[in-house]
Amino acid sequence: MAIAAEKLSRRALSKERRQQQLLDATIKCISNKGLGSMTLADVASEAGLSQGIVNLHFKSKDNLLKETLMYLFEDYDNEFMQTVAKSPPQAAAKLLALMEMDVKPSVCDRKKLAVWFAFWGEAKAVPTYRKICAAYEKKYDEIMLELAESIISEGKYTDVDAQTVTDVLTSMTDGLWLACLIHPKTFNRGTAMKSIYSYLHAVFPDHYPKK
Amino acid sequence: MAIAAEKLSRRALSKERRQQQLLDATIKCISNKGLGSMTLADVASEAGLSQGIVNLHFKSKDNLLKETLMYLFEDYDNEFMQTVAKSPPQAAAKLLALMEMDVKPSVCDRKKLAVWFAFWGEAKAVPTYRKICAAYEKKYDEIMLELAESIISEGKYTDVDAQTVTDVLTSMTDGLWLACLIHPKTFNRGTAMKSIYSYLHAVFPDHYPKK
DNA sequence: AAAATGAATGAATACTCATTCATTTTATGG
DNA sequence: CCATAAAATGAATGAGTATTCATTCATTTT
Repeated sequence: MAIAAEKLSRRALSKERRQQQLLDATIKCISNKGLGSMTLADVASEAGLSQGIVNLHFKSKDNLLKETLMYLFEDYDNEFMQTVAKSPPQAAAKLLALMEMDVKPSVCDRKKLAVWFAFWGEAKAVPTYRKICAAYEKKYDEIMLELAESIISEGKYTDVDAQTVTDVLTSMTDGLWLACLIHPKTFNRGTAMKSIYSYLHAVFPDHYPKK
Repeated sequence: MAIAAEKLSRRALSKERRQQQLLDATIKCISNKGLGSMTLADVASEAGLSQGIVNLHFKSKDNLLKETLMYLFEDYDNEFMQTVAKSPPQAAAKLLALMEMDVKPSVCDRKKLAVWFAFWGEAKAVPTYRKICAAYEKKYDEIMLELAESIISEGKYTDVDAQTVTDVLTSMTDGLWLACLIHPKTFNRGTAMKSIYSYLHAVFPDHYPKK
């Protein structure tokens, strides 16, 4: 029984690795050629494997794409939850840490951003993508909302609405990512973070002092 | 629709009108099916015309897409320049008018947004798209920057940087458009405008009073 | 009204690409 | 070592699609 279980898990692991390799290849291909003109042959060749390999592991191209989106979200989710867990306990520090995470190289990376935007570009036409996005983003919204509420009650900020702050920060992140994607020459992490901080300072001056 | 009325006879439309009709059909098709799975047959059928019509007028699919992006920009450019021209002369009023323009239904419209994002999603892989975007956006950035500088010098706002304000506003707009596209159920124009205004109020309190 | 024009058609063509599957290779347990 | 199954291959298939072009025909010109 113990042997049988190990056998099964060893097989599953290798299978999992191969699938991960194919997902990474897919990300690279979408980034290089665009979601529209990426082919399964491209992915196979990027992974150094044969024609039929993608269908073998993912059944269909549609499914591969769905899995790729979920893979991206799992990656982002890890970053997000790690950041929440490992940052200092004060709400203001946690919120700032999350914003810093959004512009750090491993997250704000043109290769990945190209894929995010490729999916967002299809989202209106493909409800599956929209649903996956909605599920994850709801979670992040709730966490940020709680942090904003804590800061507001700690600082006795009147006339600041937690949901508005959350909306602004989320929008800014998405917008800065677009700038990174479209204007790589002029985009700059420092400037981006400066923009975000300028907002935090403007709404929560006691928690985010002038630097 | 005016076009439908004119379409009764075979050659009733001028070349320009016909091309415009095809561009509108393209926007509708991208919005419905996504850039990836939209076909020239879809466009022709959406326009109520025959197979070969798109190649006749636009030579190739690639060229049709490029022209579609430029058509979208021309449309946005008109809105933008009209807004600048017709709003009250004070910089603060003009900047607010531009922000209001970005969330108004004819601009912040899911059908059009789906197409914008579809192109942005391909932008890393298609330099042509990136160049078209960069050219127009530089212009808008310059105009907004000037407005922000005027407000800063009028209001003697120290420690506010005009470029940062411009970056924040641009990012917020893009991010709110994404929210409109992905979360149509929860997106709300009033809330979006509230987010934008909350930032303006925070950085330029004398020009944008608490409402 | 005859001739010329050029927009529009739609069938034919050429090509791309996802998917399938018979075959080969690799790994594992007995 | 062998037997077996899983994994991977890559040639073949066929559905789908951009593009071409000979032809039609409404409109304009002569």
